[in-house]
Amino acid sequence: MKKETASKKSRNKEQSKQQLLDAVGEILRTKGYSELKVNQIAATAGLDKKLIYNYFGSKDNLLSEYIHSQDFWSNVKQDSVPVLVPDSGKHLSTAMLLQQFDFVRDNAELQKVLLWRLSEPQPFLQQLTENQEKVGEQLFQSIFDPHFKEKALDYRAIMAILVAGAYYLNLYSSVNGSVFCGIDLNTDSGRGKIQEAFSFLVDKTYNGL
Amino acid sequence: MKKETASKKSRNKEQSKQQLLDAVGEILRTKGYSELKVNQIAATAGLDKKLIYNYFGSKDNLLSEYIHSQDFWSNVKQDSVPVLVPDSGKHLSTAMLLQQFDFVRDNAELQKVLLWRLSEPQPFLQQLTENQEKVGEQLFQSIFDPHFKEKALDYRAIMAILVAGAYYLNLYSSVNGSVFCGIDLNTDSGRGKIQEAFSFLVDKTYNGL
DNA sequence: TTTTCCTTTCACCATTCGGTGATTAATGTA
DNA sequence: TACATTAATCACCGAATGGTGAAAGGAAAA
Repeated sequence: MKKETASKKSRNKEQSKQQLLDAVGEILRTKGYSELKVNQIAATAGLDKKLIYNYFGSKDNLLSEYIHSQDFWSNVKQDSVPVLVPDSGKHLSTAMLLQQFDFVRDNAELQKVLLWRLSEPQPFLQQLTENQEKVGEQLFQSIFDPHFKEKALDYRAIMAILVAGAYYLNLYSSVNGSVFCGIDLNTDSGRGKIQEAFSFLVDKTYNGL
Repeated sequence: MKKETASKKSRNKEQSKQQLLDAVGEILRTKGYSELKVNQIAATAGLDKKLIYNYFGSKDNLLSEYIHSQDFWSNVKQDSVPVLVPDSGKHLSTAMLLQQFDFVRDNAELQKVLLWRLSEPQPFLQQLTENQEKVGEQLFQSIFDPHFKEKALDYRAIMAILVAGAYYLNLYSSVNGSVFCGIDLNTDSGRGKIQEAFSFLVDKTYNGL
């Protein structure tokens, strides 16, 4: 009974900070940003709320630190930098859209962050947005802009619509009745139709733009 | 001083009910659904919050009654029932998308409702959704399904993406930094590019599906 | 053992939340 | 004028909100 059973009282500042950060993630994932309240966070972490102020200064600082500690668009960055892009990015565009479409569906936390970002203009969320834009800008400039040349902006506009559509459909289907334009987004066949539509639209864009 | 200066104490049940309903609309429009609190509503209406319970029974009933009193998709219903559709709805599809795109931008209240619908599964919002689906279903069955035949579901999937994209882009630009995929959604040229993209995608859909 | 330092907890604050019983006050009627 | 009806207000409740000062408690150094 000396140093084991450390689960009772840890008395470890760094660990407690991490517990608070983890609590933010858990609440965000399971309840959404509106439930990110000091009492809730402290209770979820199993610690006193005073520690939030001791270690982070304020609730906002804690939330900010949490957001910065996460990498929400990891799926885009990783395998989206193929050295060779033989078809000028057509296959890559489709793959990225479809991957994003499924990634958002499977990532409850990302869904809540997307919703949060639409709901209140938090400064640290804006930073997140700017970061995402920066990653995207790199992709456009290195791969797509060179191919579409003077039509580069038109391609960007199309991708904006498609990405936005992928986001919205996932947010919609996880709260509402899941049927949108007569397509049931919670069934495999429904999502399959959406995926085919993405493929079709990218295909026509590369052919006709 | 008999019946004039009725602004002080109206003592009119129906008028007070309407004031409370109007207050819901004003708060929703200016602050969003998260600020729809009993005290706020009563203060905005200039009345006592007890009246909410006297006249509507509960806050939820008041909100429900307000939602049902509004016609959020009036723009879709009205001029979207042309008796003759010469080009099988191609022009109509584009026009509806572009009109919806601008309508959402100019309608702060609709934006807040869309956001609300993505945020919490309120029963009266679900009814709203079902109603919207019903209106859309009519359009699809009477105009688009007959033209696309066995490809009807594919057309629906495409329209789902495009409508969802229009929604999301507007929600995004009214809170965030307004730049999405490098397109500034708060400038005329940026929105113009998006509109061209909608036109292009519908065009290619009618040609290639 | 005693002292010191630091993590953690407890008790408390003012404010706001949704909700209600009792009361006031204005109106029409007898 | 007196009364009954009812619209509207007031005062209050328990719970939850964000936030803080003081004290407790454990560990390691003195």
